[in-house]
Amino acid sequence: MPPPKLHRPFFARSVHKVAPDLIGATLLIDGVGGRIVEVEAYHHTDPAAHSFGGETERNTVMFGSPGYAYVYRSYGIHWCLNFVCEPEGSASAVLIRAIEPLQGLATMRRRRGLTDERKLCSGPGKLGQALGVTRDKLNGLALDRSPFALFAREGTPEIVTGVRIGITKAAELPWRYGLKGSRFLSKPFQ
DNA sequence: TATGAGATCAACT
DNA sequence: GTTGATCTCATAC
Repeated sequence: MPPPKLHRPFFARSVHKVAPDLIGATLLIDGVGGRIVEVEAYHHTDPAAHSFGGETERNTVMFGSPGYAYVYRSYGIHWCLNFVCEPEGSASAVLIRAIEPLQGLATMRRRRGLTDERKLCSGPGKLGQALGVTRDKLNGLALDRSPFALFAREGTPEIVTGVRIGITKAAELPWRYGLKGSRFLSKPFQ
């Protein structure tokens, strides 16, 4: 029996509960993807969050309903994928940072121009490229409908936490979550 | 292994 | 005009 799909109410909880619960879940976009092994939580009271300074054109999806995709451009180059959490208007989200590639390997290798499985999706920008994430295509779309497919994890994985990566504000908050021992993380946990 | 620069753009000051 | 939830490649140790 296949694992149950994750529906939108799954995301209508605190971002700090949703983020660790996503570790081990399976994410596919148009049938391409794998197992989530690393995420980070961003809360609206958190100076590092895009929603911290209030609603803008870029972050408007974060201020909408939970269970939708928020996509932003990072450093002018990369597309990064977030899942909006908590009750509507709270403007919190989980950044998907790394997955273990499982389905659509050939597609991901072609998009990335690489064959090394460990480097296909081991970082938010890489993952975006491998899964074909763009703002035009995915920003504001529901996570329980095509082209997204999300499946609950089986069993309870061992989860490690640490400080978030690549930020300068609120850098000390331990809001990075990972699958213990995974070879597909963007960086090892201490 | 470690550090540094370049790519490239939208939000914000 | 500056900054940033990044990545890759080059050069140095």
